[in-house]
Amino acid sequence: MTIEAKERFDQYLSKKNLKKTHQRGLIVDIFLKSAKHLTYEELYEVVKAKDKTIGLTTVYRTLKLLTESGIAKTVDFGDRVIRYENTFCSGHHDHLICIRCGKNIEILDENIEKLQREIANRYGFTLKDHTMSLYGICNEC
Amino acid sequence: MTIEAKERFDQYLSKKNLKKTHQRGLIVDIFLKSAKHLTYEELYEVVKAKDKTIGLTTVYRTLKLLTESGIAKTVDFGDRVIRYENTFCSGHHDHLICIRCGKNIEILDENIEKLQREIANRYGFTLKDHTMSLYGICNEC
DNA sequence: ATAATAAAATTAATAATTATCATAAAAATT
DNA sequence: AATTTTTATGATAATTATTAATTTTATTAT
Ligand SMILES: [Mn+2]
Ligand SMILES: [Mn+2]
Ligand SMILES: [Zn+2]
Ligand SMILES: [Zn+2]
Repeated sequence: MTIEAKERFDQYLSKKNLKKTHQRGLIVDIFLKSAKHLTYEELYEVVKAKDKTIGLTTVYRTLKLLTESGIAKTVDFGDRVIRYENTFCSGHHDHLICIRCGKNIEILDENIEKLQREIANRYGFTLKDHTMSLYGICNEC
Repeated sequence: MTIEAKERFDQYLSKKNLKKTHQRGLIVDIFLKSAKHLTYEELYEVVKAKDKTIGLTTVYRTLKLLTESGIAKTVDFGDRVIRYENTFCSGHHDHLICIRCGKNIEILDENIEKLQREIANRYGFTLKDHTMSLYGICNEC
């Protein structure tokens, strides 16, 4: 899965005539190995720890490439912080977030997914994408 | 409805020992009269047109008060732009957005709302809030 | 190996928001 | 009504996150 993602990235680079560099390789490897829902800052910290000569701009640029190539997807859990998630770990899903401890559960309900398409159709829309975040308090809090 | 909101704002001010000022009154009035899903910038433009001596900081501060008092609610339609909507115009709802023309329809489906609560419960969560945005292409586009 | 091309790092620029502070206005007190 | 106290305001400065510009360096093709 990580290998698949890496291949996809390499293919994207060649398709766009972009070069394969040490920096890009390192950043992608770290991203694919990391926890889900990573912020730019979290990623940059790890990258710097591995190679402190890498500039912050390169991390921004590579994160953009990851998003363009479909390997990463941005999510926002209502706190205005952009997080990046690896789309190769799991397919489409929504999120259930604890507003006390920040616990984050990935959910997927086919009934809801179907209803969403139905509602869109009812208004003459062709549904392309959606986001849904449920905020609550978990049983440990 | 606008009057009700204005009262709520005044009550909030007294409860918090905040003063009733010309600027706050003007900004709230304009906000309550405006279109839904207003950005800070759009609001500031209108405010400046009415009274060009009002500083940008005051608009930011008042928008914060509106949010704290529950009269305004921030929404993000996936473009990282913060918009403020008047909660007194309508109750809870979700959004259906055209990614071509930006058309925005407010939707509410009791079946989905029920399923959301059920899913949360299944994971031991007490649901407090949620956001759902459907992105698609409208029939005019 | 050389040349051509693109990427990197560094630095500067930009934009959005928030902090500081001196002045002004509102509310409370006399 | 004048005075005092409290809080708000507007101007400016500071901060933060992100992007742009530029010079140097690395990668790829010849
Ligand atoms: Mn996720
Ligand atoms: Mn709305
Ligand atoms: Zn929790
Ligand atoms: Zn449209």
